[in-house]
Amino acid sequence: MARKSSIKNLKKARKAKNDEFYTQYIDIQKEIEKYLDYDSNTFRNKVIYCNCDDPFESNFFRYFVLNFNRLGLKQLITTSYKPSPVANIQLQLFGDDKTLPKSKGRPKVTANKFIINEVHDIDGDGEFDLKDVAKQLKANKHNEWAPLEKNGDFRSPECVELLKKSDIVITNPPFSLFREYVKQLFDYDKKFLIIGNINCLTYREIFQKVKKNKAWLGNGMGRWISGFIVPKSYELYGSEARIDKNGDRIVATNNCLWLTNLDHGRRHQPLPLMTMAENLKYSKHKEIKDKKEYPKYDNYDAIEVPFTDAIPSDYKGVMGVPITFLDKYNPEQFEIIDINPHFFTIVEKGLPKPPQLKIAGRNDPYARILIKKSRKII
DNA sequence: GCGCCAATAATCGTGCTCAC
DNA sequence: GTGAGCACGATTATTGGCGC
Repeated sequence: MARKSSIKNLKKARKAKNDEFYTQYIDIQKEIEKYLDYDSNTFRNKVIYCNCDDPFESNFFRYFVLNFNRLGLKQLITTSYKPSPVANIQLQLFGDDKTLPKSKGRPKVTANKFIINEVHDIDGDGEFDLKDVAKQLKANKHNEWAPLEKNGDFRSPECVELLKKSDIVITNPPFSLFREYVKQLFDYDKKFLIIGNINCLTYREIFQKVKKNKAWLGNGMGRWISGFIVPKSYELYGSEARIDKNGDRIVATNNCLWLTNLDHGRRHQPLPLMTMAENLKYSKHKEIKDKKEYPKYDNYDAIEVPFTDAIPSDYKGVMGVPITFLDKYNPEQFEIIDINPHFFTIVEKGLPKPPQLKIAGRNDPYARILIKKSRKII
């Protein structure tokens, strides 16, 4: 079904390049806890780097500093990016940015870095909170709060130096620079847990990493991520934008995912499926139920499966499935062959260009992941 | 000038639950 | 039985840029 307003919003988004979406604390907490459930030492003795997170505003900083001891972190590094809306979202505990003396070639406003080595209750109120962090930072005891030379761009030499020192990068990067951002993570061989748009799976570079099992989806996708806090300047439109009880402006995008190379339990769980005969008889999707067979592509030896839960468990050939299948992908259960090259072409050395999939004489308009059952029996 | 590639930070359709 | 509300899951299709 076409959406009449979609192109208008698409053009608007393309022009605006709104990268200032702030992740909610609850969504970070939910995701991190899943890795701890799988392996409680996932973050122990690790240097976590949040390199797209203004410490004044970021819930990533807030989460990791408040859980520093429980997770057993070795160090937490956070760098901000300037210019950005200073402290207009949530945290104003630390005062203003620290700045460097004016000099030729130096930006008017520089970004800041926070390096946390130790956190504990220093004000004696019986609990550890951000007030303790603020006091420790201001006193420069054990921790460091300093201005950066430049604007804090993740590609800048000083941020790259911090990246080299880190073990795991965890953040919500700017979507408009997503591919460049992921490339940097692989260039420096870093573990990561980042938020991306579902469509990033169709980007050539990202899909290749997923196909080669060098990156995969985290625990939550779509509505698992409950929404992002947006600046006051962001126009709230659409049915899933709201102002919450704290006055924060929330946009529930429902099109985001966690992309990671940290292992977690969910990706080892097999997707429960019915056989082809059972699907044709009992599927909840009318496109499948009571049909004689699954449609086949005109120009590719594979069947079209428009819903992940309608993947037949007993079909041994290639199947074209929605990209959201990757949220349920278990590499022991299925093998990724390729992707329908509607948006781009993936051509590995020595391999022919895959065809644009056609059904009943028409191009399949949707991106499809081509998969087949793994040879491994699970 | 033509054709192909890549970008796009929600919305829509469906089905379930629950109140009446 | 019915309709409202909600949860869940799949994915619009035009346009700018670039190569030829």
